[in-house]
Amino acid sequence: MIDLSQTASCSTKDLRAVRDALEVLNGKWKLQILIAILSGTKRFKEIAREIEGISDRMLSKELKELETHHLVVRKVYDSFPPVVEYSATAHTSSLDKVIYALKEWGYLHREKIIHASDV
Amino acid sequence: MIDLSQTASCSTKDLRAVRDALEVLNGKWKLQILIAILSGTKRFKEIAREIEGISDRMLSKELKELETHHLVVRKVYDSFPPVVEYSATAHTSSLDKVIYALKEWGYLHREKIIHASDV
DNA sequence: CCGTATCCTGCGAGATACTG
DNA sequence: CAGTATCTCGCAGGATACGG
Repeated sequence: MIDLSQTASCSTKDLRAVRDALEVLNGKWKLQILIAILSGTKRFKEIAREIEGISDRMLSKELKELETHHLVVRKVYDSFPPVVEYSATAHTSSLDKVIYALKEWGYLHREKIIHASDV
Repeated sequence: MIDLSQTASCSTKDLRAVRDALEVLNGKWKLQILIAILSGTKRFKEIAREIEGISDRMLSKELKELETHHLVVRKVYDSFPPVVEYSATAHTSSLDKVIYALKEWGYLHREKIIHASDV
């Protein structure tokens, strides 16, 4: 059974919550980075390779922002060559449902587009 | 019971789906507009009033984009003063889960921040 | 009421080159 | 490997004014 309380009906306060969420997850890359990290601790280059099109500069910048929001944990191993690992937090994990929903909707949307252009 | 298949684990194809979704919902206002409309058919000014800080220019622009993606339906009543109504589509409604998840996470995040600054 | 037309600004983001 | 440093540009998005 589906929990029918899962509606999008939003009070003003709810809207604020959504706004807050969007503010933290804004931009083209943040969610993609979080998805990569949620599947396990990863190194810088591993993340970069997983996300098509992202530049080192952007990845570095976004990771830093996410870190200040406590959405990723950065761990440096003092070795040569340098090793840095990024991992998720409990707080990140709670994004599961957002990502899942977004993924499902993405597929739906894709289908819709295909049908629409299916003249 | 919760469906445990709702994990964020994403294949490359899944990542594409998320990217597609983000592309359509990008920007500061789209989701907020959709939330407003999902709660019922609304007129231009009604939406504007509900979304704090949005300008007429932005609302107009975003609504147009959403319309081309078939996420809102625009209906014009030829009267004076003019009346224009915007409503959701079935496709928009399927965003329910995304919005709900985002809302829930927004609240969680807010709490987290409050605790963090609670020195 | 329901927008459009301009003008303007900052920042998101790519390209490239370089360091420890 | 894991980044930083510049430079550059487009465009998201704000302010203001006007039109049917």
